[in-house]
Amino acid sequence: MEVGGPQDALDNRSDDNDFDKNDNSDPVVYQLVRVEGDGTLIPATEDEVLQFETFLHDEKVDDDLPSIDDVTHVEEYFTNDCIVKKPEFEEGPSKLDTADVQTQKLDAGLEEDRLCTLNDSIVLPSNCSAVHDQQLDKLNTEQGANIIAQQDNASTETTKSTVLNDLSSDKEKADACSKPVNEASAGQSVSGVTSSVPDFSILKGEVCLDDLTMRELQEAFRATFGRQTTVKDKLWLKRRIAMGLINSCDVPSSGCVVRDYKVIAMGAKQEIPVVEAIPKMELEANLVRDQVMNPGHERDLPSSLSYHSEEQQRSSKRLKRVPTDNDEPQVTIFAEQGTTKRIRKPTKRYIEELSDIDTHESTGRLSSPGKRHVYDEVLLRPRIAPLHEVDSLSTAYPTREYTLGGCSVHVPYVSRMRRGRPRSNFIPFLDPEPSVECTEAPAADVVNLEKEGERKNHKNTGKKGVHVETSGEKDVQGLQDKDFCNSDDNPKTKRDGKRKHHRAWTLCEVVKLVDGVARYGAGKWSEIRRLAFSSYSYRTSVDLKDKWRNLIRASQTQLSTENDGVCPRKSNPSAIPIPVSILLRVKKLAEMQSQAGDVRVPIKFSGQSTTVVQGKVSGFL
DNA sequence: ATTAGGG
DNA sequence: CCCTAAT
Repeated sequence: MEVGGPQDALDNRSDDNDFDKNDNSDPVVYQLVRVEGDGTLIPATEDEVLQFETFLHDEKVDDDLPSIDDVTHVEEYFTNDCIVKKPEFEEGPSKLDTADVQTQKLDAGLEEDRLCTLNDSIVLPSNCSAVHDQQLDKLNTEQGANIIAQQDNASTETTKSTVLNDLSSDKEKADACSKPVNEASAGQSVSGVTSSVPDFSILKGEVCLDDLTMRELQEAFRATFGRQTTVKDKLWLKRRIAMGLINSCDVPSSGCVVRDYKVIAMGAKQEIPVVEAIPKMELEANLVRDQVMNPGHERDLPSSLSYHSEEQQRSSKRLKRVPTDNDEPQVTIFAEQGTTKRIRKPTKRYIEELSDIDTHESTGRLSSPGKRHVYDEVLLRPRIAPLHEVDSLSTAYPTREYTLGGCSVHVPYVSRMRRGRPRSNFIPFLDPEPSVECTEAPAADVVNLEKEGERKNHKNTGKKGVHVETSGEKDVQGLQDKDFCNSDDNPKTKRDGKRKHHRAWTLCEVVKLVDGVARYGAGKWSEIRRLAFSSYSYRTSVDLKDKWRNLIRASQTQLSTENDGVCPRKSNPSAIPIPVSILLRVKKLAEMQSQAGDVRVPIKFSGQSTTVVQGKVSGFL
């Protein structure tokens, strides 16, 4: 529990994941609370508690550099049996490829011993594409099938998983010894491909705070904001520091550009022409909110410090535009290169939220995005501290009082605790459909023996009675169970306001998507959908687009995060980790596409002997 | 109808 | 995923 004054509390809230840890082992049971702007205390919701716990975990991991153990559990498996192979034209190594290789070499140098020791190697698709060795591919494919089978079992039977994993690892270790060699000799002198974690941040010429120790970070924090901090979350500290620096112009104003909250050294690598203009106010708004303005205090930490905030910040951004004295963009913008993003004027919804914000402002937090739409929409506003309301049944429920247009309402916390139902099984990891289906050309009609579970709406829907518990047969059906949805199944007639049943993306789908993008280009969603997703009636072009966007984010965050052993968000167990190899492809495609601005379209990565490592840290579907 | 973006 | 603006 943390009651370190409103300031800190607010900080923590807005950035979640950063509660201070109370290392005192007092047996007393503490309750996690949040301090609102007006000083009231509000018991944490389940979500928050979870986050807190998560934080504690992360912290542990954070204290030491990733141990060998982290790498030891790496598991390799193939995914290319889901990838369509076509003898299409190959692309010579692009700039990107070269760049990657270089970085990887760099990285390889650092991790060489580790990797060697483990015989752990990854073969990047792109490198293989240079020289398409069918033999090799076939071989890999076969192995892939094998491994996948094991993988499958592994995820199915939790009990045996350990054993199975070990087996597959061992098997791989053995293979890995020879395989890489082949690849290397066959491909073009790309020997450095053995790094599992290409350091893309270096690639972009960014310098990070990553090297600093916890102590140094805290010190830097103090120097920057003029106050002590007990936060031990490196990620958080780095973010703070970086932002502080950015805001106070403590960054070499000449050679740098602020992009997406990152400080990018202009000198290096200009392969990413797209620079998002970020209203400076946003940054300021953040800081103002944090009450940590102290412009004159920054010391010069390595001016090259930078920090990736990606996602986290996105949430709080663009919410308000505070008229500041110096409103002029201090950001270098280049909208040239035709890479200009389509700008759109604020949505109605957006506007509403804006006015909404004002209402919220006093609470000090701009609504934790994503979890209270309902509340926001109605202009509800958390107000009072916790209190216990005794209902007729003399049962005490913790409630929260909201003021709704004058009337105050007590809402039981429960309403907020509804988290996604714990997935009953993880099987959907692999695509249900036979690998045959995966081969692009939809094998005739793989009868959609799928039927929508439609077992969602537990509430607010008159859908009672028909609520046959499908879980039973589900378990039995095992693999088959995952994707059922009758193609005709249009669960909701849109107008019902019903939400489309959430379908987790399967690995196979992702692969198809990536492939599709590679082939037809990002943006050709309808095409990709027609040609590659004809069998998935429920994936709309918009879905594809969204997914792609997420993949890109993942590929950016993920890969960079992976280095500093800081697990971003505790992987929610129900999420499927995306193999790094795929993320790499995504990243490449993404860069490629933004770099060559639409001019280039079809690019094919063929013959990918996608040897993948499913490390502990990877993307999520 | 599609796409791009913001939520 | 949803929603809306832009094409």
